[in-house]
Amino acid sequence: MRMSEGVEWALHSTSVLAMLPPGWTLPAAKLAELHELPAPYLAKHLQALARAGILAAVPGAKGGYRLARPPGDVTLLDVVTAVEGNTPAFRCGEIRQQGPCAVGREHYVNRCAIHAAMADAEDAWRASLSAVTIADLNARVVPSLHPDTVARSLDWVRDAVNKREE
Amino acid sequence: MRMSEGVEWALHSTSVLAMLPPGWTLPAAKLAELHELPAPYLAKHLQALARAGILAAVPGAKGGYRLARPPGDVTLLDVVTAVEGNTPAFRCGEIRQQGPCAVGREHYVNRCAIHAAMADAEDAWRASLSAVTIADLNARVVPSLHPDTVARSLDWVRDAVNKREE
DNA sequence: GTCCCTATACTCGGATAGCAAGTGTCCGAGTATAGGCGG
DNA sequence: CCGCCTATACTCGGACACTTGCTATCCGAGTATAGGGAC
Repeated sequence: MRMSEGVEWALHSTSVLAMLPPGWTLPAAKLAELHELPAPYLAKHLQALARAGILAAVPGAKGGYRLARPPGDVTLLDVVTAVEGNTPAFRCGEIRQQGPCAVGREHYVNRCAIHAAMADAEDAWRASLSAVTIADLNARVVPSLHPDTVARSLDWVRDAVNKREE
Repeated sequence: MRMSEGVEWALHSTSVLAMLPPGWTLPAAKLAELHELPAPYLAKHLQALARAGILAAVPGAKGGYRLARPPGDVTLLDVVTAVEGNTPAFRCGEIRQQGPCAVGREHYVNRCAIHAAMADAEDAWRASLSAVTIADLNARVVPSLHPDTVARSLDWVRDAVNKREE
């Protein structure tokens, strides 16, 4: 079971965008440069986030991406689901209905117990991710960083960002 | 994020083996036949379960697989980990240490907040799977099945199993 | 009749091809900007 | 000097190759059994 690498990129990018003041946008290329990521591939994931209504894409010159909702209204689960899709990791093939001991399909009224247990586990996983918002995340991120990183980032963003009157 | 199909097969197979009386074994080919699964591929996963100490392989004629521990001592997490490996789904690439705003590696003493949140979610997932044993599972499975399936399975197993004096 | 030996058949175990999904990349459509021109 | 128009450059969006890991399979090593022979 392996999670797409794009999830990590999407979370970091969303976290950065959440720190921008309203009206500021950051192009995908700049976001990629900030973490030394392959720009076109990151763009693909940012598009997925925009489709999910997490980011808003501002087209044209001086455009870029910005958060579409307040950081407190975006959970980690929202971001993960936007990139990975909402299909569960464990997919029940109903193999209990196959083989020499199976009976007619209409007799399997109760849900498969294995399926149920695996679904419960994934629900716990989702609940844990839903409990943390991007705002919570940033509240933890900034104090944990070295002051030099914060200062450099402020300068860098001030240069890379595209401001626009709302 | 997609879980290996072998996890489902391993869980069903382990559940079936847990119902066998002590001293009875079931060959991999028979287990595959029971659920109409590709026998060689299922065998691969059963080997993984044996390597993890969940199943015990009895070699030679009239051999087969049996549970290595009491069903109450085998959790769903044990089975999933045996098949999928213990590497976490989310792997932190520490991309925060890359890019123009990064500082020396020695300054990143706090764990990455994103990494921590994702790890917490996976811990919740593991905790949910650890809370259910194969014994619990079977206690739920049997009453949920149609009586005909139970009867057929008893007959089928009685014919397919390899008994041996302990 | 009993014990031992041998050949057999069946079991698991690891090493080997095929395929799908994720990874990485590119070029085209659309838009706000900036400059130039006319009034 | 002000407003409008046009060309530009930059942005996002979807369609196209490539690589890694899962899927599926095979054949070889090892062992308990079952039968036959000798005592």
